[in-house]
Amino acid sequence: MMASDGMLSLSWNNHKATFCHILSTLREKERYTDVTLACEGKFYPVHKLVLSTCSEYFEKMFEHTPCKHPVVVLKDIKCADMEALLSYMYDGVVSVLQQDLARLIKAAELLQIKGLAVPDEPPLKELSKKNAYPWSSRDDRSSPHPKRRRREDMMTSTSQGSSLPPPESPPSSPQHHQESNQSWDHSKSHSQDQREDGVDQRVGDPVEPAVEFSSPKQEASHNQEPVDESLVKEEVIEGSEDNQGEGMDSRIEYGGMGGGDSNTGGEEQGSKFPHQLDTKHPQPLHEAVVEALAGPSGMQGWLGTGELGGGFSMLEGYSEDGNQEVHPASTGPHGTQQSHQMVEAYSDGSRNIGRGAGSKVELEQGGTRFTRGAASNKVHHCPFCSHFTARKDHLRKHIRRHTGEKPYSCAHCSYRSATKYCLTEHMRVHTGEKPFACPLCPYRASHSSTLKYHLSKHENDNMAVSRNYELVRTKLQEANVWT
DNA sequence: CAGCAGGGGGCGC
DNA sequence: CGCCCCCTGCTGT
Repeated sequence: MMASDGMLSLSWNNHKATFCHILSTLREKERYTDVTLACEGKFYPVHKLVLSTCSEYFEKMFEHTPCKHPVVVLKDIKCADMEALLSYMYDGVVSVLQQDLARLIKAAELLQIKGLAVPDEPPLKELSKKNAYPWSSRDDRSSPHPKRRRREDMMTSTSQGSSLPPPESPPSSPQHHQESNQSWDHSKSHSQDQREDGVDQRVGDPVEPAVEFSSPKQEASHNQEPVDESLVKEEVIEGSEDNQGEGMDSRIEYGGMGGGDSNTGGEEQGSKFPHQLDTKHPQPLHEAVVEALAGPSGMQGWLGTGELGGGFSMLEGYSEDGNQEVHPASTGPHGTQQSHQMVEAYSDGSRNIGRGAGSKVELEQGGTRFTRGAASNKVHHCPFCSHFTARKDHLRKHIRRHTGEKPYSCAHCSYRSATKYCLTEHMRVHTGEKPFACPLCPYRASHSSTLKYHLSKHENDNMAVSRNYELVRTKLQEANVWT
Protein backbone atom coordinates (compact mmCIF):
# COMPACT_ATOMS: atom_id res chain seq x y z
CA MET A 1 0.00 0.00 0.00
CA MET A 2 1.39 3.29 -0.98
CA ALA A 3 0.36 6.72 -0.14
CA SER A 4 0.91 9.83 -2.12
CA ASP A 5 -0.79 13.12 -1.75
CA GLY A 6 -3.09 11.61 0.80
CA MET A 7 -4.25 9.09 -1.71
CA LEU A 8 -4.15 5.50 -0.61
CA SER A 9 -3.49 2.79 -3.03
CA LEU A 10 -5.14 -0.38 -1.88
CA SER A 11 -3.63 -3.43 -3.33
CA TRP A 12 -5.32 -6.79 -3.38
CA ASN A 13 -2.41 -9.10 -3.17
CA ASN A 14 -4.20 -12.15 -4.35
CA HIS A 15 -6.27 -10.37 -6.87
CA LYS A 16 -5.04 -12.18 -9.93
CA ALA A 17 -5.09 -15.57 -8.35
CA THR A 18 -8.51 -15.02 -6.86
CA PHE A 19 -9.82 -13.57 -10.05
CA CYS A 20 -8.63 -16.47 -12.08
CA HIS A 21 -9.90 -18.93 -9.59
CA ILE A 22 -13.34 -17.41 -9.53
CA LEU A 23 -13.42 -17.30 -13.28
CA SER A 24 -12.59 -20.94 -13.46
CA THR A 25 -15.18 -21.73 -10.86
CA LEU A 26 -17.78 -19.78 -12.74
CA ARG A 27 -16.94 -21.69 -15.81
CA GLU A 28 -17.16 -25.00 -14.06
CA LYS A 29 -20.53 -24.09 -12.66
CA GLU A 30 -21.49 -22.69 -16.03
CA ARG A 31 -22.56 -19.58 -14.29
CA TYR A 32 -22.95 -16.39 -16.27
CA THR A 33 -21.79 -18.15 -19.36
CA ASP A 34 -22.93 -16.31 -22.40
CA VAL A 35 -21.45 -18.15 -25.28
CA THR A 36 -21.20 -21.80 -26.08
CA LEU A 37 -18.35 -23.30 -27.97
CA ALA A 38 -19.11 -26.50 -29.73
CA CYS A 39 -16.61 -28.84 -31.16
CA GLU A 40 -16.66 -32.51 -31.87
CA GLY A 41 -20.12 -32.73 -30.54
CA LYS A 42 -19.28 -31.28 -27.21
CA PHE A 43 -20.50 -28.14 -25.68
CA TYR A 44 -18.43 -25.69 -23.74
CA PRO A 45 -20.37 -22.94 -22.10
CA VAL A 46 -17.95 -20.12 -21.48
CA HIS A 47 -17.79 -16.40 -21.12
CA LYS A 48 -17.48 -13.94 -23.92
CA LEU A 49 -15.50 -11.75 -21.68
CA VAL A 50 -12.83 -14.31 -21.18
CA LEU A 51 -12.70 -15.30 -24.80
CA SER A 52 -12.57 -11.71 -25.87
CA THR A 53 -9.84 -11.04 -23.41
CA CYS A 54 -7.75 -13.86 -24.68
CA SER A 55 -8.49 -13.61 -28.34
CA GLU A 56 -8.96 -10.67 -30.55
CA TYR A 57 -10.65 -12.96 -32.91
CA PHE A 58 -13.37 -13.80 -30.48
CA GLU A 59 -13.52 -10.20 -29.52
CA LYS A 60 -14.27 -9.23 -33.06
CA MET A 61 -16.72 -12.01 -33.38
CA PHE A 62 -18.73 -11.03 -30.38
CA GLU A 63 -18.47 -7.44 -31.27
CA HIS A 64 -20.49 -8.21 -34.33
CA THR A 65 -22.71 -10.72 -32.76
CA PRO A 66 -25.61 -9.01 -31.11
CA CYS A 67 -27.25 -12.13 -29.83
CA LYS A 68 -27.01 -12.90 -26.20
CA HIS A 69 -25.81 -16.41 -26.29
CA PRO A 70 -24.31 -17.44 -29.58
CA VAL A 71 -23.21 -20.93 -30.29
CA VAL A 72 -19.85 -21.07 -31.93
CA VAL A 73 -19.17 -24.23 -33.80
CA LEU A 74 -15.50 -24.94 -33.97
CA LYS A 75 -14.81 -27.18 -36.81
CA ASP A 76 -11.98 -29.57 -36.72
CA ILE A 77 -10.64 -28.41 -33.48
CA LYS A 78 -10.21 -31.35 -31.26
CA CYS A 79 -12.11 -31.15 -28.09
CA ALA A 80 -8.98 -31.99 -26.20
CA ASP A 81 -7.34 -28.94 -27.68
CA MET A 82 -10.37 -26.88 -26.96
CA GLU A 83 -10.30 -27.92 -23.37
CA ALA A 84 -6.64 -27.16 -23.19
CA LEU A 85 -7.14 -23.76 -24.69
CA LEU A 86 -9.96 -23.01 -22.34
CA SER A 87 -7.81 -24.05 -19.48
CA TYR A 88 -5.16 -21.77 -20.82
CA MET A 89 -7.51 -18.88 -21.17
CA TYR A 90 -9.10 -19.29 -17.80
CA ASP A 91 -6.13 -20.34 -15.75
CA GLY A 92 -3.35 -18.89 -17.79
CA VAL A 93 -1.65 -22.19 -17.87
CA VAL A 94 -2.15 -25.51 -19.48
CA SER A 95 -0.25 -28.72 -19.50
CA VAL A 96 0.22 -30.31 -22.81
CA LEU A 97 2.11 -33.29 -24.04
CA GLN A 98 4.94 -32.39 -26.25
CA GLN A 99 3.51 -34.42 -29.03
CA ASP A 100 0.29 -32.48 -28.82
CA LEU A 101 1.91 -29.12 -28.68
CA ALA A 102 1.98 -28.44 -32.36
CA ARG A 103 -1.63 -29.27 -32.75
CA LEU A 104 -2.54 -27.15 -29.81
CA ILE A 105 -0.60 -24.22 -31.07
CA LYS A 106 -2.22 -24.59 -34.38
CA ALA A 107 -5.61 -24.45 -32.82
CA ALA A 108 -4.50 -21.48 -30.82
CA GLU A 109 -3.36 -19.73 -33.91
CA LEU A 110 -6.60 -20.28 -35.61
CA LEU A 111 -8.38 -18.80 -32.68
CA GLN A 112 -5.72 -16.16 -32.30
CA ILE A 113 -5.22 -16.92 -28.69
CA LYS A 114 -3.01 -14.34 -27.17
CA GLY A 115 0.22 -15.57 -25.84
CA LEU A 116 0.00 -18.78 -27.73
CA ALA A 117 -0.48 -17.69 -31.26
CA VAL A 118 -0.37 -13.95 -31.30
CA PRO A 119 1.71 -11.67 -29.25
CA ASP A 120 0.41 -11.11 -25.83
CA GLU A 121 0.44 -7.39 -25.95
CA PRO A 122 0.73 -5.76 -22.62
CA PRO A 123 -1.74 -3.13 -21.60
CA LEU A 124 -1.31 0.16 -23.29
CA LYS A 125 0.30 1.81 -20.38
CA GLU A 126 3.06 -0.67 -20.35
CA LEU A 127 3.26 -0.86 -24.04
CA SER A 128 5.04 2.37 -24.35
CA LYS A 129 7.63 1.35 -21.87
CA LYS A 130 8.09 -2.18 -22.90
CA ASN A 131 9.07 -3.83 -26.01
CA ALA A 132 6.43 -3.89 -28.63
CA TYR A 133 7.05 -7.57 -29.00
CA PRO A 134 6.64 -8.97 -25.59
CA TRP A 135 8.08 -12.32 -26.38
CA SER A 136 11.41 -10.84 -27.13
CA SER A 137 11.91 -9.40 -23.74
CA ARG A 138 9.57 -11.10 -21.39
CA ASP A 139 10.02 -14.40 -19.85
CA ASP A 140 6.34 -14.84 -19.74
CA ARG A 141 5.67 -18.49 -19.97
CA SER A 142 2.52 -17.86 -21.84
CA SER A 143 3.98 -15.89 -24.59
CA PRO A 144 5.98 -18.05 -26.85
CA HIS A 145 7.29 -16.73 -30.03
CA PRO A 146 4.52 -16.96 -32.54
CA LYS A 147 6.84 -17.11 -35.45
CA ARG A 148 8.75 -19.94 -34.09
CA ARG A 149 5.60 -21.72 -33.21
CA ARG A 150 4.21 -21.28 -36.58
CA ARG A 151 7.21 -22.74 -38.22
CA GLU A 152 7.20 -25.64 -35.91
CA ASP A 153 3.56 -26.08 -36.46
CA MET A 154 3.81 -26.04 -40.16
CA MET A 155 6.51 -28.56 -40.05
CA THR A 156 4.42 -30.86 -38.05
CA SER A 157 1.42 -30.44 -40.12
CA THR A 158 3.25 -31.23 -43.25
CA SER A 159 5.02 -34.13 -41.78
CA GLN A 160 2.13 -35.57 -39.88
CA GLY A 161 -0.71 -35.28 -42.22
CA SER A 162 0.10 -36.57 -45.60
CA SER A 163 -3.18 -35.17 -46.68
CA LEU A 164 -2.15 -31.70 -45.92
CA PRO A 165 -0.46 -30.07 -48.80
CA PRO A 166 2.50 -27.93 -48.02
CA PRO A 167 1.26 -24.56 -47.08
CA GLU A 168 1.67 -22.24 -49.92
CA SER A 169 0.51 -19.52 -47.73
CA PRO A 170 2.66 -17.17 -45.85
CA PRO A 171 2.88 -17.92 -42.20
CA SER A 172 0.34 -16.15 -40.20
CA SER A 173 1.74 -13.29 -38.34
CA PRO A 174 -0.03 -11.09 -35.91
CA GLN A 175 -0.35 -8.58 -38.59
CA HIS A 176 -1.75 -11.13 -40.79
CA HIS A 177 -4.39 -11.88 -38.30
CA GLN A 178 -5.10 -8.29 -38.05
CA GLU A 179 -5.70 -8.17 -41.71
CA SER A 180 -7.97 -11.07 -41.46
CA ASN A 181 -10.02 -9.27 -38.98
CA GLN A 182 -10.22 -6.31 -41.16
CA SER A 183 -11.22 -8.26 -44.13
CA TRP A 184 -13.76 -9.92 -42.01
CA ASP A 185 -15.18 -6.63 -41.01
CA HIS A 186 -15.06 -5.45 -44.48
CA SER A 187 -16.79 -8.35 -46.00
CA LYS A 188 -19.21 -8.43 -43.21
CA SER A 189 -20.65 -5.25 -44.45
CA HIS A 190 -21.67 -6.71 -47.72
CA SER A 191 -22.82 -9.95 -46.34
CA GLN A 192 -24.61 -8.66 -43.39
CA ASP A 193 -28.01 -9.32 -44.78
CA GLN A 194 -27.29 -12.92 -45.32
CA ARG A 195 -25.79 -13.20 -41.99
CA GLU A 196 -28.79 -11.83 -40.40
CA ASP A 197 -30.84 -14.34 -42.15
CA GLY A 198 -28.87 -17.21 -40.98
CA VAL A 199 -28.98 -19.09 -37.90
CA ASP A 200 -25.61 -20.12 -37.69
CA GLN A 201 -22.48 -18.61 -38.45
CA ARG A 202 -19.93 -20.88 -39.50
CA VAL A 203 -16.47 -20.45 -38.68
CA GLY A 204 -13.88 -21.41 -41.06
CA ASP A 205 -12.19 -24.59 -40.85
CA PRO A 206 -9.67 -24.45 -38.14
CA VAL A 207 -7.68 -27.05 -39.84
CA GLU A 208 -6.77 -24.49 -42.33
CA PRO A 209 -4.17 -22.04 -41.33
CA ALA A 210 -4.86 -18.44 -40.99
CA VAL A 211 -4.29 -17.91 -44.62
CA GLU A 212 -7.52 -19.50 -45.27
CA PHE A 213 -9.35 -16.62 -43.80
CA SER A 214 -7.01 -13.86 -44.44
CA SER A 215 -8.43 -12.42 -47.53
CA PRO A 216 -11.76 -12.55 -49.22
CA LYS A 217 -10.42 -13.69 -52.49
CA GLN A 218 -9.23 -16.87 -50.99
CA GLU A 219 -12.64 -17.94 -50.18
CA ALA A 220 -13.26 -18.60 -53.78
CA SER A 221 -10.01 -20.13 -54.59
CA HIS A 222 -10.13 -22.93 -52.09
CA ASN A 223 -6.47 -22.87 -52.21
CA GLN A 224 -4.66 -25.57 -50.46
CA GLU A 225 -7.79 -27.22 -49.41
CA PRO A 226 -6.72 -30.54 -48.15
CA VAL A 227 -9.14 -33.28 -47.50
CA ASP A 228 -11.80 -31.69 -45.53
CA GLU A 229 -14.61 -31.77 -47.91
CA SER A 230 -16.91 -30.17 -45.51
CA LEU A 231 -14.99 -27.05 -45.98
CA VAL A 232 -15.54 -27.19 -49.65
CA LYS A 233 -19.20 -27.53 -49.15
CA GLU A 234 -19.29 -24.74 -46.78
CA GLU A 235 -17.43 -22.43 -49.00
CA VAL A 236 -19.57 -23.17 -51.92
CA ILE A 237 -22.52 -22.19 -49.94
CA GLU A 238 -21.03 -19.26 -48.33
CA GLY A 239 -19.73 -17.92 -51.49
CA SER A 240 -22.54 -18.15 -53.88
CA GLU A 241 -25.57 -20.03 -52.90
CA ASP A 242 -26.68 -17.71 -50.26
CA ASN A 243 -26.39 -14.86 -52.54
CA GLN A 244 -28.38 -16.38 -55.22
CA GLY A 245 -31.84 -17.55 -54.95
CA GLU A 246 -33.50 -16.74 -51.78
CA GLY A 247 -30.82 -18.59 -50.03
CA MET A 248 -33.21 -21.38 -49.67
CA ASP A 249 -31.14 -23.86 -51.45
CA SER A 250 -27.90 -23.29 -49.85
CA ARG A 251 -26.79 -26.02 -47.69
CA ILE A 252 -24.01 -26.47 -45.33
CA GLU A 253 -22.70 -29.59 -43.96
CA TYR A 254 -21.51 -29.33 -40.52
CA GLY A 255 -18.60 -30.26 -38.60
CA GLY A 256 -15.42 -31.81 -39.54
CA MET A 257 -16.39 -34.68 -37.42
CA GLY A 258 -18.58 -36.55 -39.68
CA GLY A 259 -19.15 -34.30 -42.53
CA GLY A 260 -17.93 -36.35 -45.33
CA ASP A 261 -17.27 -39.94 -45.75
CA SER A 262 -14.65 -39.37 -43.24
CA ASN A 263 -12.71 -42.47 -43.18
CA THR A 264 -10.06 -40.59 -41.45
CA GLY A 265 -10.28 -39.54 -37.90
CA GLY A 266 -13.99 -39.36 -38.01
CA GLU A 267 -14.41 -42.97 -37.30
CA GLU A 268 -13.40 -42.96 -33.75
CA GLN A 269 -15.06 -39.73 -33.06
CA GLY A 270 -18.24 -40.70 -34.59
CA SER A 271 -18.43 -44.03 -32.97
CA LYS A 272 -18.30 -42.55 -29.58
CA PHE A 273 -20.65 -39.80 -30.26
CA PRO A 274 -23.84 -41.06 -28.85
CA HIS A 275 -22.72 -41.10 -25.32
CA GLN A 276 -19.69 -39.11 -25.59
CA LEU A 277 -19.28 -37.15 -22.49
CA ASP A 278 -16.89 -34.49 -21.81
CA THR A 279 -15.22 -34.42 -18.53
CA LYS A 280 -16.22 -30.94 -17.78
CA HIS A 281 -19.11 -30.07 -19.95
CA PRO A 282 -20.55 -33.26 -21.00
CA GLN A 283 -23.30 -32.44 -23.30
CA PRO A 284 -23.72 -33.75 -26.74
CA LEU A 285 -24.03 -30.94 -29.14
CA HIS A 286 -27.31 -31.80 -30.64
CA GLU A 287 -28.90 -32.48 -27.33
CA ALA A 288 -27.71 -29.29 -25.87
CA VAL A 289 -28.83 -27.41 -28.87
CA VAL A 290 -32.19 -28.98 -28.74
CA GLU A 291 -32.63 -28.22 -25.14
CA ALA A 292 -31.31 -24.80 -25.51
CA LEU A 293 -33.21 -23.84 -28.53
CA ALA A 294 -36.21 -25.91 -29.14
CA GLY A 295 -39.18 -25.11 -27.16
CA PRO A 296 -42.72 -24.13 -26.89
CA SER A 297 -42.31 -20.50 -27.47
CA GLY A 298 -40.24 -20.88 -30.52
CA MET A 299 -43.04 -21.45 -32.88
CA GLN A 300 -44.84 -18.29 -32.13
CA GLY A 301 -41.80 -16.24 -32.41
CA TRP A 302 -40.90 -17.93 -35.57
CA LEU A 303 -44.15 -17.62 -37.30
CA GLY A 304 -44.53 -14.24 -35.91
CA THR A 305 -41.74 -12.94 -37.98
CA GLY A 306 -43.74 -13.61 -41.02
CA GLU A 307 -40.56 -14.44 -42.76
CA LEU A 308 -40.99 -18.06 -43.29
CA GLY A 309 -40.59 -17.58 -46.93
CA GLY A 310 -37.12 -16.43 -46.24
CA GLY A 311 -36.23 -19.75 -44.89
CA PHE A 312 -33.89 -19.15 -42.08
CA SER A 313 -34.34 -15.51 -41.59
CA MET A 314 -36.71 -16.14 -38.81
CA LEU A 315 -34.00 -17.68 -36.89
CA GLU A 316 -32.30 -14.50 -36.41
CA GLY A 317 -32.57 -13.49 -32.89
CA TYR A 318 -34.49 -16.56 -32.20
CA SER A 319 -34.26 -17.29 -28.62
CA GLU A 320 -35.78 -19.93 -26.59
CA ASP A 321 -37.09 -18.33 -23.53
CA GLY A 322 -34.21 -16.03 -23.72
CA ASN A 323 -31.86 -18.81 -23.15
CA GLN A 324 -29.74 -19.24 -26.14
CA GLU A 325 -29.60 -18.03 -29.57
CA VAL A 326 -27.82 -19.30 -32.46
CA HIS A 327 -27.14 -16.23 -34.31
CA PRO A 328 -25.86 -15.54 -37.71
CA ALA A 329 -24.34 -12.31 -36.95
CA SER A 330 -20.99 -11.28 -37.68
CA THR A 331 -18.57 -13.97 -37.97
CA GLY A 332 -17.20 -15.09 -41.14
CA PRO A 333 -18.75 -13.29 -43.88
CA HIS A 334 -19.41 -15.38 -46.81
CA GLY A 335 -16.25 -16.37 -48.24
CA THR A 336 -14.05 -14.93 -45.68
CA GLN A 337 -12.71 -17.98 -44.21
CA GLN A 338 -12.53 -17.69 -40.54
CA SER A 339 -10.63 -19.88 -38.35
CA HIS A 340 -13.77 -21.39 -37.07
CA GLN A 341 -17.26 -20.41 -37.30
CA MET A 342 -20.25 -19.45 -35.57
CA VAL A 343 -22.87 -21.36 -37.09
CA GLU A 344 -23.52 -20.03 -40.40
CA ALA A 345 -26.64 -19.26 -42.16
CA TYR A 346 -27.99 -22.55 -42.98
CA SER A 347 -30.92 -22.53 -45.14
CA ASP A 348 -32.30 -25.85 -45.65
CA GLY A 349 -32.05 -27.84 -48.75
CA SER A 350 -34.90 -28.17 -51.08
CA ARG A 351 -35.95 -31.36 -49.47
CA ASN A 352 -36.44 -29.75 -46.25
CA ILE A 353 -38.17 -26.85 -47.71
CA GLY A 354 -40.70 -28.98 -49.36
CA ARG A 355 -41.13 -31.55 -46.73
CA GLY A 356 -40.01 -29.84 -43.67
CA ALA A 357 -40.77 -26.33 -42.85
CA GLY A 358 -43.07 -25.59 -45.67
CA SER A 359 -45.30 -28.52 -45.24
CA LYS A 360 -45.40 -28.12 -41.55
CA VAL A 361 -46.31 -24.56 -41.77
CA GLU A 362 -49.25 -25.60 -43.71
CA LEU A 363 -50.14 -28.07 -41.11
CA GLU A 364 -49.84 -25.62 -38.38
CA GLN A 365 -51.69 -22.93 -40.12
CA GLY A 366 -54.34 -25.31 -41.10
CA GLY A 367 -54.89 -26.14 -37.51
CA THR A 368 -53.58 -29.64 -37.85
CA ARG A 369 -51.56 -30.96 -35.01
CA PHE A 370 -48.99 -33.59 -34.91
CA THR A 371 -50.03 -36.71 -33.25
CA ARG A 372 -47.44 -36.76 -30.62
CA GLY A 373 -46.74 -33.13 -30.40
CA ALA A 374 -50.33 -32.35 -29.87
CA ALA A 375 -50.31 -33.30 -26.27
CA SER A 376 -47.88 -30.68 -25.21
CA ASN A 377 -48.51 -28.57 -28.24
CA LYS A 378 -44.81 -28.04 -28.48
CA VAL A 379 -42.95 -27.32 -31.60
CA HIS A 380 -39.28 -27.92 -31.66
CA HIS A 381 -37.14 -25.82 -33.90
CA CYS A 382 -33.90 -26.71 -35.44
CA PRO A 383 -31.43 -24.07 -34.42
CA PHE A 384 -29.57 -24.47 -37.64
CA CYS A 385 -32.30 -24.27 -40.17
CA SER A 386 -35.93 -23.63 -40.62
CA HIS A 387 -36.96 -27.13 -39.89
CA PHE A 388 -39.26 -27.76 -37.03
CA THR A 389 -41.08 -30.73 -35.70
CA ALA A 390 -43.42 -31.64 -32.95
CA ARG A 391 -41.19 -34.40 -31.75
CA LYS A 392 -38.07 -33.68 -29.90
CA ASP A 393 -36.51 -36.98 -30.77
CA HIS A 394 -37.04 -36.25 -34.40
CA LEU A 395 -35.40 -32.91 -34.01
CA ARG A 396 -32.47 -34.54 -32.34
CA LYS A 397 -32.15 -36.84 -35.24
CA HIS A 398 -32.49 -33.98 -37.63
CA ILE A 399 -29.79 -31.99 -35.92
CA ARG A 400 -27.35 -34.75 -36.61
CA ARG A 401 -27.63 -33.70 -40.14
CA HIS A 402 -26.14 -30.37 -39.20
CA THR A 403 -23.62 -31.57 -36.73
CA GLY A 404 -22.46 -34.28 -39.02
CA GLU A 405 -22.82 -36.78 -36.29
CA LYS A 406 -22.86 -40.24 -37.75
CA PRO A 407 -22.69 -42.68 -34.93
CA TYR A 408 -23.33 -45.78 -36.96
CA SER A 409 -20.42 -47.07 -38.89
CA CYS A 410 -20.28 -49.96 -41.28
CA ALA A 411 -18.00 -52.76 -40.25
CA HIS A 412 -17.13 -53.54 -43.83
CA CYS A 413 -16.42 -50.16 -45.29
CA SER A 414 -16.03 -46.56 -44.37
CA TYR A 415 -19.68 -45.81 -44.63
CA ARG A 416 -21.22 -44.02 -41.72
CA SER A 417 -24.74 -43.02 -41.11
CA ALA A 418 -26.71 -40.90 -38.78
CA THR A 419 -29.39 -43.48 -38.23
CA LYS A 420 -29.30 -47.11 -37.53
CA TYR A 421 -31.80 -47.81 -40.18
CA CYS A 422 -29.67 -46.16 -42.80
CA LEU A 423 -26.85 -48.41 -41.76
CA THR A 424 -29.15 -51.38 -41.91
CA GLU A 425 -30.11 -50.44 -45.40
CA HIS A 426 -26.51 -49.96 -46.30
CA MET A 427 -25.55 -53.35 -44.94
CA ARG A 428 -27.69 -54.91 -47.60
CA VAL A 429 -25.06 -53.78 -50.04
CA HIS A 430 -22.63 -56.10 -48.37
CA THR A 431 -24.99 -58.91 -47.53
CA GLY A 432 -26.89 -58.84 -50.76
CA GLU A 433 -30.05 -59.11 -48.77
CA LYS A 434 -33.19 -58.09 -50.59
CA PRO A 435 -35.99 -58.18 -48.12
CA PHE A 436 -38.57 -56.58 -50.34
CA ALA A 437 -40.11 -59.23 -52.54
CA CYS A 438 -42.46 -58.53 -55.34
CA PRO A 439 -45.74 -60.40 -54.80
CA LEU A 440 -46.24 -60.69 -58.52
CA CYS A 441 -42.91 -61.93 -59.66
CA PRO A 442 -39.67 -63.29 -58.30
CA TYR A 443 -38.16 -59.86 -58.21
CA ARG A 444 -36.67 -58.77 -54.93
CA ALA A 445 -35.41 -55.37 -53.92
CA SER A 446 -33.13 -54.19 -51.24
CA HIS A 447 -35.03 -51.00 -50.80
CA SER A 448 -38.69 -50.47 -50.33
CA SER A 449 -38.68 -47.56 -52.71
CA THR A 450 -37.19 -49.76 -55.33
CA LEU A 451 -39.88 -52.32 -54.88
CA LYS A 452 -42.48 -49.66 -55.11
CA TYR A 453 -41.03 -48.50 -58.36
CA HIS A 454 -41.01 -52.06 -59.53
CA LEU A 455 -44.61 -52.52 -58.54
CA SER A 456 -45.53 -49.43 -60.44
CA LYS A 457 -44.25 -51.17 -63.53
CA HIS A 458 -46.51 -54.11 -62.76
CA GLU A 459 -49.25 -51.62 -62.45
CA ASN A 460 -48.51 -50.34 -65.89
CA ASP A 461 -48.28 -53.83 -67.22
CA ASN A 462 -51.58 -54.71 -65.66
CA MET A 463 -53.13 -51.66 -67.12
CA ALA A 464 -51.76 -52.63 -70.46
CA VAL A 465 -53.02 -56.12 -69.95
CA SER A 466 -56.30 -54.72 -68.87
CA ARG A 467 -56.51 -52.57 -71.92
CA ASN A 468 -55.66 -55.52 -74.08
CA TYR A 469 -58.22 -57.54 -72.24
CA GLU A 470 -60.88 -54.97 -72.92
CA LEU A 471 -59.83 -54.78 -76.53
CA VAL A 472 -59.92 -58.52 -76.92
CA ARG A 473 -63.24 -58.75 -75.19
CA THR A 474 -64.70 -56.11 -77.45
CA LYS A 475 -63.45 -57.87 -80.49
CA LEU A 476 -64.75 -61.18 -79.30
CA GLN A 477 -68.08 -59.68 -78.45
CA GLU A 478 -68.21 -58.17 -81.87
CA ALA A 479 -67.46 -61.57 -83.22
CA ASN A 480 -70.10 -62.97 -80.92
CA VAL A 481 -67.60 -65.29 -79.43
CA TRP A 482 -67.50 -63.66 -76.03
CA THR A 483 -69.95 -65.03 -73.54
C1' DC B 1 -29.65 -48.80 -56.80
C1' DA B 2 -27.94 -46.54 -52.77
C1' DG B 3 -28.36 -43.01 -49.65
C1' DC B 4 -30.66 -39.53 -47.08
C1' DA B 5 -34.20 -37.27 -44.47
C1' DG B 6 -38.77 -36.72 -42.37
C1' DG B 7 -42.29 -38.77 -40.04
C1' DG B 8 -45.28 -42.34 -37.60
C1' DG B 9 -46.04 -46.14 -34.41
C1' DG B 10 -44.71 -49.12 -30.64
C1' DC B 11 -42.74 -49.74 -26.32
C1' DG B 12 -40.53 -49.07 -21.99
C1' DC B 13 -39.29 -45.93 -18.34
C1' DC C 1 -40.63 -38.60 -23.12
C1' DG C 2 -37.00 -40.95 -25.42
C1' DC C 3 -35.56 -44.65 -28.09
C1' DC C 4 -36.09 -47.88 -31.66
C1' DC C 5 -37.81 -49.54 -35.83
C1' DC C 6 -39.79 -48.85 -39.92
C1' DC C 7 -42.05 -46.61 -43.93
C1' DT C 8 -42.10 -43.25 -47.38
C1' DG C 9 -40.46 -40.18 -50.65
C1' DC C 10 -36.88 -37.85 -52.88
C1' DT C 11 -32.22 -37.36 -54.93
C1' DG C 12 -27.92 -38.55 -57.13
C1' DT C 13 -25.31 -41.79 -59.72
